[in-house]
Amino acid sequence: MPELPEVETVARGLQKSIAGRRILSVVLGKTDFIDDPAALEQHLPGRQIEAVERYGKFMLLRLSPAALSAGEATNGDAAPASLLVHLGMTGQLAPCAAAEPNAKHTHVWFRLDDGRELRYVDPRRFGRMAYLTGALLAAELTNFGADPLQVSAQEFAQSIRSRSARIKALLLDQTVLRGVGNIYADESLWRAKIHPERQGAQLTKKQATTLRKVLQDVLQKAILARGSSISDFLDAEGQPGEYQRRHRAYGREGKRCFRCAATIRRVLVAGRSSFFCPKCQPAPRSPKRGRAKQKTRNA
DNA sequence: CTCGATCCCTGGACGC
DNA sequence: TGCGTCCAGGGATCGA
Repeated sequence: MPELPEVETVARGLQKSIAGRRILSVVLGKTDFIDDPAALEQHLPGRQIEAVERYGKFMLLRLSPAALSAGEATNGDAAPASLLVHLGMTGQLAPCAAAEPNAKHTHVWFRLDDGRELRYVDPRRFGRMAYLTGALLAAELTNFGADPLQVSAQEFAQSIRSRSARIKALLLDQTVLRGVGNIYADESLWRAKIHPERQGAQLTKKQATTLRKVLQDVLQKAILARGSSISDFLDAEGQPGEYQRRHRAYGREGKRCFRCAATIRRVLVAGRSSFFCPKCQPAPRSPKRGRAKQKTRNA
């Protein structure tokens, strides 16, 4: 499940392996995750991939301007353009030799000028792909919050402590911060000892400071480990990440907390599984909709 | 503003 | 072995 560290890993890998290559042609399979499939076929051939960048959980393949033949009317191809790619849950984007057999669920083939193919594989097709220029591209990228690795302490605290939504929902909200997903939200909340259902406005300044710090630390360490591979994440070299070995909360329901040995629990917050330690991360006094259900648990 | 519900989609885990 | 069921979840959208 690609979140910021996984997307950063893929983007860095692609920057190394395909930046500077020219796209010769595009072959499409299933296209229901592509904004305008015909636009890819029309505008990508002949374009050079100048750079691969990450924006939140998106990747931007920056494209060279299209060459205009003499007397040809400009149709927008001369404007700065990018291929926007979101990997969704199961997307993979990686170059390979053209002779390589196709993996199942390969939906897009970009033939490159060095004989390789950049292929997009996505079993569940929760990803997204779009060719965007100028104003449309800019419009797509507004409404996102700050990058969690860049956000200042003041901006982070302000955007969290001004909100009544639960902190887990806020961390997942891409208009608050761009790039955090379920894994790194839970991991950072565990490290900051903050319950996922605590309201943003209930966080003290110190807690906000701590949360930003551990979030950045977790993300940076995860990038160094080339991301987390839970089920199927592979980077641009087809290699899994290693950070799942360092998870302390995510996916650990029923196991012991690494800090206090209490049993890690799971609740749904904002429709997502949220793993936390009930002892290290004390529940808020009056969770938004949580009755203090004192269920007697059979030990 | 914030929430839950619903949908998209397939593979994998699990129970019988 | 095979089948049915449930679950995973990022994001869009709708209604409350």
